[in-house]
Amino acid sequence: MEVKNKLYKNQGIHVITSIFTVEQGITKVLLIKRKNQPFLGSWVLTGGALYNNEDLESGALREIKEKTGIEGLELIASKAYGKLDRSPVMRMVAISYIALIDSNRVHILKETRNTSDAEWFPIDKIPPLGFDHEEILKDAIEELQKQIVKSNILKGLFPNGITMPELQKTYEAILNKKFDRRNFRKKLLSLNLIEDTNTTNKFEGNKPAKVYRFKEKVEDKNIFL
Amino acid sequence: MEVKNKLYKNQGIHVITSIFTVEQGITKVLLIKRKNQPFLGSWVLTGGALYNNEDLESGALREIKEKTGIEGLELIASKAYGKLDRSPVMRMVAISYIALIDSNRVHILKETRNTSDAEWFPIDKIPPLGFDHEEILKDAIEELQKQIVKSNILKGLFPNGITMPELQKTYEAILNKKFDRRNFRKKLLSLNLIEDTNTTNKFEGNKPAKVYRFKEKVEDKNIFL
DNA sequence: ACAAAAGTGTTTTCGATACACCCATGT
DNA sequence: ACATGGGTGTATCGAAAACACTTTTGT
Repeated sequence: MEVKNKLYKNQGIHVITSIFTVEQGITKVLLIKRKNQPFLGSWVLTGGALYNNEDLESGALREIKEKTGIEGLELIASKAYGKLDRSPVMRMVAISYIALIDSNRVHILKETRNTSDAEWFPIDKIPPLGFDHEEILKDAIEELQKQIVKSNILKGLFPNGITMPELQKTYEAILNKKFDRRNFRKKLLSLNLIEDTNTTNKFEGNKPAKVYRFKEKVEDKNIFL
Repeated sequence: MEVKNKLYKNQGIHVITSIFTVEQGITKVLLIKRKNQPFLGSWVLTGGALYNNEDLESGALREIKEKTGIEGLELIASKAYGKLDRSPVMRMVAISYIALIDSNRVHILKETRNTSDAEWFPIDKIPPLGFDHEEILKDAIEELQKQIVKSNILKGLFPNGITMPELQKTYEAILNKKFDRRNFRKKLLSLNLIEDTNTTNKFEGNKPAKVYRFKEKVEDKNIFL
């Protein structure tokens, strides 16, 4: 079935992912540099146009793989963006996702068919971004802060387990806030996001720390009233 | 600029709104009956295809006006839906919204160019819906339950103010839960969603009730840690 | 034995819950 | 005066916040 009505013609969908990492207490996001018009030479979030033969998440994952080399991310839905002028090429509506990964465990492609560079930027030192990606990233950071206290999204950062002190540093980096060690432990265990693995991990010349891991499935409890 | 690549061709965007009301303690959603293919004769949520000359919310509002006659709703974004087969006509991605209105204050068009009926259905007595609207409605109900405790979304239901007892009935209907009168008042005042108007309202032969109103702007506080 | 970092328990405080009485109105 | 429904205050409980000492390891 062909659509002739001009009112509907030439619409498209962007699938855009804000890929975050945390390195030494700094929250960073992966940006790529565009090699083509529009916004040639601009930094942007990872993403692109959805194909007709893939659903939203598949499209987002394909774009991530094509433009950064990263595979197998778990995505969390964020928002939709539909301003008329958000793309100068044609009418594009964007669907935004967020993801987390340990930057040390992946090799990022510096150049691809459509990108000329890729780099992790601290979220308080973001360069000007193309399209409406600054707005999308701002919302994504807020969503990330909400998600880490109610989902296992951080699992992507710590596939091999995590100790409480490391976990606390990560939360402090993302929420930009300091916590009491003892209360943090109690709170996090009460959230039911992690479980004990009965193993320990030793760093330097210190007491070994218990290793926890994020659960595969987390039920989201309704807090109110 | 014309897009020739088949991978992107003939995509479109649905903007779909779950319009809720609460009548005598029953939460209801407005459904319309389709007059055209596909899903001719099926009940569906209010919505349709986005035009190229309107942004997402404008499109959702236009569809609402065209198919129900309702104007001036305030929309809250919900989710995006992108399964490949969600529309049998062409590749459509849906953006979903929720809204609330007092069903007694609007006249619903029973028939329009594209609809042959319109009716308020209690949310526990929903007929089979066309497209993927059952899934969208299910998510919308969950989103509604989250929103009424953190936004002024209920303002749409009570443009002229609201008393505590009425408000409590409304919350009980939407959350499907009973509350203690005194605690409910305290809790709701602590949420900072409503403010006193220093007027009272009398119903039948009873003590007049204070009238509150929903604030225009509500700041969303980050609960955690 | 000492330094460095991890683990644990108790007290205090504040918000949530449970609960009972008084007040304003119309008949 | 009474019936109906609305308004308010207090005691109790549980979760969150504040806070200090002990344990393990390497040197």
